[in-house]
Amino acid sequence: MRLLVARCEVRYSGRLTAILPEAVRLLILKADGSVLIHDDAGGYKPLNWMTGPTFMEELGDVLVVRKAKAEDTLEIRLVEVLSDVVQDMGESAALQKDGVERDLQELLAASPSALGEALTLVKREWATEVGPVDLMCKDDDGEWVAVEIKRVGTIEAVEQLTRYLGFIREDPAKAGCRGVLAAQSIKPQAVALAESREIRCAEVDLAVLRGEREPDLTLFG
Amino acid sequence: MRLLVARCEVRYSGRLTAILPEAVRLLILKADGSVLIHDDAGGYKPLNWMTGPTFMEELGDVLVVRKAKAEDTLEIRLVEVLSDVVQDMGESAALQKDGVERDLQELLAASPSALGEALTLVKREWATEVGPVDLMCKDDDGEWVAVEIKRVGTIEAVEQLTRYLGFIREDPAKAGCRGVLAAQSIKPQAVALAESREIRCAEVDLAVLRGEREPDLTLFG
DNA sequence: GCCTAGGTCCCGTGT
DNA sequence: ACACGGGGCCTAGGC
Repeated sequence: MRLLVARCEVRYSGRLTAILPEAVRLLILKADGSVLIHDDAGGYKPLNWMTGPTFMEELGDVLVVRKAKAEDTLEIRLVEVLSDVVQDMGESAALQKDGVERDLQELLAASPSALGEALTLVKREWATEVGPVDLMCKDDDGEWVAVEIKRVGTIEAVEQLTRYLGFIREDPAKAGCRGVLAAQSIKPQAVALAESREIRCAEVDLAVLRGEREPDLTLFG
Repeated sequence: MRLLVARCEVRYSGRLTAILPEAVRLLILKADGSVLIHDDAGGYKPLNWMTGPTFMEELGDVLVVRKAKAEDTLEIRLVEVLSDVVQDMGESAALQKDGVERDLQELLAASPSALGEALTLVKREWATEVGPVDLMCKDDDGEWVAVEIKRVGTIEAVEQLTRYLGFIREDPAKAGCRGVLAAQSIKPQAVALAESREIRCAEVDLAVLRGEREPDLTLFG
């Protein structure tokens, strides 16, 4: 990894055109070819960047970075280099995440009745014309139930499930299909919209699903 | 800006749980309190991070970073510090962009007939109760046409235009208002949903709109 | 290779 | 303060 602190001006041209006026920035040149230009403020995002793999040319005081198979170009005009160091970082190791939507979906697929009613899983990722339903289940009466799973339940999730239900119910055999929105937390506005569309909301807890904790006494809805 | 290169292990706990095993990383501590942990590969995104403002404590060899009003916590255990420098970056300047959705809207407002039918602009940003329609036009027959403009046309854009049309058509004078989705590219699922709602799709090209290139022989739909 | 959906999305804007 | 929408979104997974 090469770290440059330099007074520079940057121009990006590709999906859009952008100019970054001259100032002191941090330039990060990674082993995989990615280039990031960071400011001392502005948080998480680089001001300009190019993801690897890239081709790099040094034409005098101008660094030109190009993508392999696109017209994207990053031009860095170096006016004054304040620091320029190369660091060998050795081998790395990947980030391990837990608690994303995928984990929730796996746990609910294994025990769909955690949604607060007796359900049997029929299929995960059931395809419709407008996208896949997370879980398709059947209830005690043999009626279909479509489950949409989110980490956070928003109005948008209700809209999504509504779209799915519209297409699913076109099949006469599934005309009575119900909808359930499952999430670790559900926004009040989403609950209101779901109720108006007769979609049931179920807040689920990762620790409970894993049997690490007892379920709350009160369930949603 | 403080730049640390160090062998370290990082744990994030908050919206999810994540562990980053011990290895050499670049730590960026910005003036606004943001903390970024970057790898020598993996491109644009930091492996772990916290956006400012934050509170930071140094407990022995452990750096604990917390958000002001959330339970988010970042724990950085420093095993070996290879480099630790502070850089004064002085004043900065903002990025200037060109070619985003707003630019497309300006060009289409100037020549709405680029949408593939004879149209006359009545108003940009026509207000409805649920938000502004990008362009309100009239066609040859004097019928109203509401145009939603995106850089990329998705299902979400179709939903948005559908909401607008619902409110617009409540006015008897505009009960026959048609909808057009205009974008530089439109997703197949969005086309399917648009067709089911009798919304026309029009793919437009920035270069053509600017008169830099001839229009294609074939138009959408 | 393209396309779709998720993200600790981030980040501005408006209410 | 919180919801909404755009982003050069980025990035992983499916086909």
